[in-house]
Amino acid sequence: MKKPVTIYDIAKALKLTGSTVSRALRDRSDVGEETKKKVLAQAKKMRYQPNLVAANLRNGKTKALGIVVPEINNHFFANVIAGIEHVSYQHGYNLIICQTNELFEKEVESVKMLMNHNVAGIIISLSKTTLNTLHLLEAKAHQIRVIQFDRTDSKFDSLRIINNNFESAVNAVKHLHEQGYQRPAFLAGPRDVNIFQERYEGFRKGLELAGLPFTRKNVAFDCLTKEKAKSAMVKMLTGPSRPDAVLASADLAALGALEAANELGINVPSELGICGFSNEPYTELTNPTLSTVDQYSIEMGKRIMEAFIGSPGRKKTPDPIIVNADVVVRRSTNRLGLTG
Amino acid sequence: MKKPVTIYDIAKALKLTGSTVSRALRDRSDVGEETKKKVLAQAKKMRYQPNLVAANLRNGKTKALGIVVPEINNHFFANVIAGIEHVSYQHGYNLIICQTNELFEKEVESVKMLMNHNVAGIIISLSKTTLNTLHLLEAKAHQIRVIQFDRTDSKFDSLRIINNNFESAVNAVKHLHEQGYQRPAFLAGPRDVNIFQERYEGFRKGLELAGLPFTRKNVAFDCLTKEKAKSAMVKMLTGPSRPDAVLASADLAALGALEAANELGINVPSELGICGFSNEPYTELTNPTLSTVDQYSIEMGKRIMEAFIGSPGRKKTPDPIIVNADVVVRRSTNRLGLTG
DNA sequence: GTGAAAGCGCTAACAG
DNA sequence: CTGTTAGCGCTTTCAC
Repeated sequence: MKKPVTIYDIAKALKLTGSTVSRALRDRSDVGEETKKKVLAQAKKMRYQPNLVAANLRNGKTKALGIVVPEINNHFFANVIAGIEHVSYQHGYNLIICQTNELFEKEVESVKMLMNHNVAGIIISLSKTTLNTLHLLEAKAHQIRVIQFDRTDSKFDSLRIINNNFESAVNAVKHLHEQGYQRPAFLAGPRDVNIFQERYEGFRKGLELAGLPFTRKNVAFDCLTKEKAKSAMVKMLTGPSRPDAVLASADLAALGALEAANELGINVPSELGICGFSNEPYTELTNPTLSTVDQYSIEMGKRIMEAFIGSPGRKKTPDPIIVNADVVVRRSTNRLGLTG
Repeated sequence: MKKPVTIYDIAKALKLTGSTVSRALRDRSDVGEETKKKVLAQAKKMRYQPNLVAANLRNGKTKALGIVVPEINNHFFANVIAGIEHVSYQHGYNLIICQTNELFEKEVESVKMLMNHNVAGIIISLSKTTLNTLHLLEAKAHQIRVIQFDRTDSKFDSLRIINNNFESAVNAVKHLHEQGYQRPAFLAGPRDVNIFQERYEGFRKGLELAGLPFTRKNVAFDCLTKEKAKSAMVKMLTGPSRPDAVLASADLAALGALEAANELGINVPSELGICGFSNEPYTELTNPTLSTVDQYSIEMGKRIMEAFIGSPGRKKTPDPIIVNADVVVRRSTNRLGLTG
């Protein structure tokens, strides 16, 4: 093994000194144009590769970002990470990625590990079992910037990037109304989970704004699986106050609704409009294709990085950055036959 | 900002020296039990966090692994990464993740960057546009171990972990045969892509082993989208040598086949068995659910790490490690009503 | 514009 | 068992 060439090897070859080479390589102004050129040429010739670890130690900071998510192999998180990567790459940041598997303990350890690596920042979506944010506090004490996204804790002072679940549910109802649906039902999630509560409230607000009636019977809670959604829909569709549309809090539930309609011979979208939530890949594959609320996960990743890059010296808690989720109109709600 | 505590701070507090503290913290045998205890206690008290960057510089190696994949947000790769993470975490390795977006240039840059970070190893799945493996060669010259998976180049000498596409296609046909299907069709991928060619050959071998006839008309090439698959299947199903089953080279194609059957009023699985490839999430969501070949992507990730951990001093090119893909039997081929 | 020297925090000889 | 010393490769004063 030929051991790696350092700036001193370059210096020696050019009868210069390490500092000059270092300066030249980083294109600092206080170094001669001639020298600069020579150094660059020599570096290339010797196939010099900078030792980032050494530079990092010296600088006390790395050009690395830690990412902590519950699951790497989750459609939403994977997309966010891809979005982050897209921007971070352009700025020369590397990503060190950790998954917590929803375990608080692992989350704490991951954050600690990232601190020990002197990452420049930690981008985190809290795990379900997270009890407190002391680990984030400690990271901050070590001058590591923290950014929360999606599953955030507003009590911890940091940049936050989130979807507007409430607003997008409102918009989804608006969309249904525009398509002429008059009695939307709602397939809700568990009441004690933030985002699902917000979607539910958005649904009700949407009805209110559209001047549509709210029917308690046409709301099913804790209804996020295909099976639960299907049976809930069958009940509603054969009940006294039959809905002509449904907004589901998750795409899986929308799929259940679609199956219910198929089983009952109810035409989608003419007799029943169906709108899901999340824009899972399979929503494009159903027949008819499912309208759904897209969370712009890749976009969210990009926004996270932009916020990171653009906020080195902020002072006070900013408002959370909202990434607008919005309805992707596909056939399952496109009763008027619009394109788009 | 209180600046981070170092081993010297601990040493000073205990009237010891840095080296002793260093040894104690790493639980080396050549240090007094008493001292060890005191050091640990003091470290905890002072909330000491090791500076991994410094350790890494000193050791010339980091406890980090580079992962390079075409797309992070791809079901298969995300799963492999999750599998890798599962094992690597237990061994104290961090993952630095890069995505190439199928660009050779970015792949090269990513590998270079990982080298500059002194990663212990690089785990890579080649991008479609990769022209050569000089970048991997260079990494190896720098004593960085390289492991290829999925999309590998056998001409580059390294550990390789791959699925057995041929074998699993053989098995899929065997499964169809066991379910009593007699004339399986095949929805193939592009002929010039390795894995699809292997699946095709596996299909033919499977027919041969089962003593089933091969019908040229019942093979459609370059047929990986839902639409292409659908129309190809319609043609076959209304043609002279109507198949009673189909093996698709991708789940999307299987989905197209399912739609074709639905449209023609052909019952699945009794009149037509359908088996896909990849076990995409949506294959569990169709009606009937789709049998498919699972690539055990998470398992593959784990195997990759195990191979990495277990092969520090290997000498010669090993055979590629095969991760057995296998049929997940769901309703679309379960004609005999077996459970499982 | 360039060089000399110090040091980031840690670990590995080598002594004792 | 513990201390001394040196150095990983780079960057940053501070001189000249």
